Amino acid sequence: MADKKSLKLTDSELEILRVLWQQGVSTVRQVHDELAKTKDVGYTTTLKLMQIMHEKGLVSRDTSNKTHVYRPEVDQQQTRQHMVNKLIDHMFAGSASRLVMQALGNHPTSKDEIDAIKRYLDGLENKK
Amino acid sequence: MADKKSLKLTDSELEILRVLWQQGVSTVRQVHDELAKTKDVGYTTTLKLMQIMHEKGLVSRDTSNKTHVYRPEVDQQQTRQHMVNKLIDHMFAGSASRLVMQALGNHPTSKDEIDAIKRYLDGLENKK
DNA sequence: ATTTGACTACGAAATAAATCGTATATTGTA
DNA sequence: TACAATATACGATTTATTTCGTAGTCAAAT
Repeated sequence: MADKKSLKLTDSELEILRVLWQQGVSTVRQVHDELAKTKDVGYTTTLKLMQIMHEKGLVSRDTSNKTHVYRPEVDQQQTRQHMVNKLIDHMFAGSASRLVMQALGNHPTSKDEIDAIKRYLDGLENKK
Repeated sequence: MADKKSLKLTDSELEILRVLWQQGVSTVRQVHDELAKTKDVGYTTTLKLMQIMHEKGLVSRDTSNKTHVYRPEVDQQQTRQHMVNKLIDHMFAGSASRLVMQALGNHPTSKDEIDAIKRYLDGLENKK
């Protein structure tokens, strides 16, 4: 895995990574078509961003064919953890449980989801 | 409460708001001294940022004295919710419970905290 | 062989954010 | 009163990010 140094992702970079995480290895065209569904942006803009991301090492690419194929070099799971931790530290005074209550209190959550969390909590407690 | 329109806060703006939320109404000096504890930045930079935030309506100020006093005009609770929702939608496919598990999985959480969350969940379920 | 379409490279402009220097005003104090 | 300390205002620069046009390449279809 690449370094986890600063790991500062801009919004655009995150958008592109999300597509790569979801669709797996993709061409610029594939990423762009996906982004274009919800955003009005030119193809070369997406291309340029992905090239810059490549320079930064956020993605790697296979250039053996005319159409290059990009692969994310940032781990989704790690990024999730990083962002969650940042939010906890910055906005919830370091308390994970406060974040949890905030998340569940105002975000529509089904009974099934809540039950899943309970089971998860039981599992956590047993491990301790 | 002020509009919740776009509500895009930059990192610097958030930093300043956190100080204002924590310390309550403050002068530029007070905010700056707090920021300077962890960050190397000039006084006029903080001043300028707070002036810009005032233009944007993120803070209000009392200019009746030479030293102006700033008040946050963005609600902390709403900002928390906004950021949590954004994270859920962007990084956890809209599933609050996945965020919750991620948050609890890698953050040291005591048995008491876990129990508190469980009780909280019970309360939630009864309301539905 | 030419045209057409899709692709990459890349410079450069447009935006946005953060930083700071300098001018100037006000207040308290020696 | 004059000096020193502390404020605000604000232009200007720097740095980061996003956006896109244009040029040139390659491959497939006509």
